[in-house]
Amino acid sequence: MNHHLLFHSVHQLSRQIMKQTNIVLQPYGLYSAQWSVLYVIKQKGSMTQKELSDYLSVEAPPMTRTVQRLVKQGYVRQMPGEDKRVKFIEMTELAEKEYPIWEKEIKKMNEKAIEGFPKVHQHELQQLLSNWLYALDSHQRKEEDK
Amino acid sequence: MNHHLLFHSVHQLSRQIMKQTNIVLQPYGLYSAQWSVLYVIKQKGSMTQKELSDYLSVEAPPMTRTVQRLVKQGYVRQMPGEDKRVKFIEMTELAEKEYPIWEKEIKKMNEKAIEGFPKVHQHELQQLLSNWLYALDSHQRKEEDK
DNA sequence: TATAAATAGTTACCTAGGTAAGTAAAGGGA
DNA sequence: TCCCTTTACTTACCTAGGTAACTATTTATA
Repeated sequence: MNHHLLFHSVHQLSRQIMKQTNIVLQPYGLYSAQWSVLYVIKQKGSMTQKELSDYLSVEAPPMTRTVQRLVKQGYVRQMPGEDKRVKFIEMTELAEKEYPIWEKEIKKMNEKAIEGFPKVHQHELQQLLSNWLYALDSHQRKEEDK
Repeated sequence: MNHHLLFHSVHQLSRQIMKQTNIVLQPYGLYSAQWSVLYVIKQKGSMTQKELSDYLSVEAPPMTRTVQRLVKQGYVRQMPGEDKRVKFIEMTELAEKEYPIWEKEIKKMNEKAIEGFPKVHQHELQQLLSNWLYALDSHQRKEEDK
């Protein structure tokens, strides 16, 4: 098994997708990292930054940056919680209004990006990736416990 | 099909792998992007920067940076070609000597990263990723021709 | 042959994400 | 209760990779 090739394929695919996402979002002044935050809080509702970075598996510092830019653009609000350390992130009315447009564009791009790659294979791929990520995660947890 | 989840899985996997690669290379003062260049010229021999960036699907500017850092570390030389625009990148004796050590560490990490993920699935995954990348590529070529 | 177009590489500047170190609030134990 | 540890977030700085615009060659064309 050529691991280099496998890892390279994953990496390249990741970059290609992010590139396409950025192209589609550019007219709206958004970038892929911001979109991923907007997408999550749209689905899950208000969350703390910790919950967001855990959910998206991103470290705290990049999350701070992404949120701060969304705040500056008026798409998100940071609401202090009862625990004064935490900040709940919630969508503004402006973002709520624009969201359907963004979503439509992203959906269109997603379908283009996966055109010519059969649905059955998409499911297989998702399954394999999930399994690998799970194995990786378990392994890393074990390492940390040492 | 939830494309968000699929794309997110690919992206996360890519980041995890790069992270592990960087951890392993840190003692040698190398980073993943530099390793990918060293790996390629070790396999393929001397190449121009253009050939390198095409092969690794990376734009020219990041390749310039990566190569320049390798030059500064003394692992690579830029040899002018007959065509005075191009620069052939070749490994130095120092890198040639250190390479087996780096390779051993990377191999060990690769095997750890894929532990608990069966060989059969690795091959399936590689196949699916290649197919998808190919479909994506064909599609993008078509768009450019418009 | 003179000039325009294409090509290889670089520079400047942007986002994405990582670590290390710092701040402020919350919790836990002597 | 006081102090120490943990936790949420921030700041500063690093690499990775992208685009736009530039320089210097080479190639193609009028």
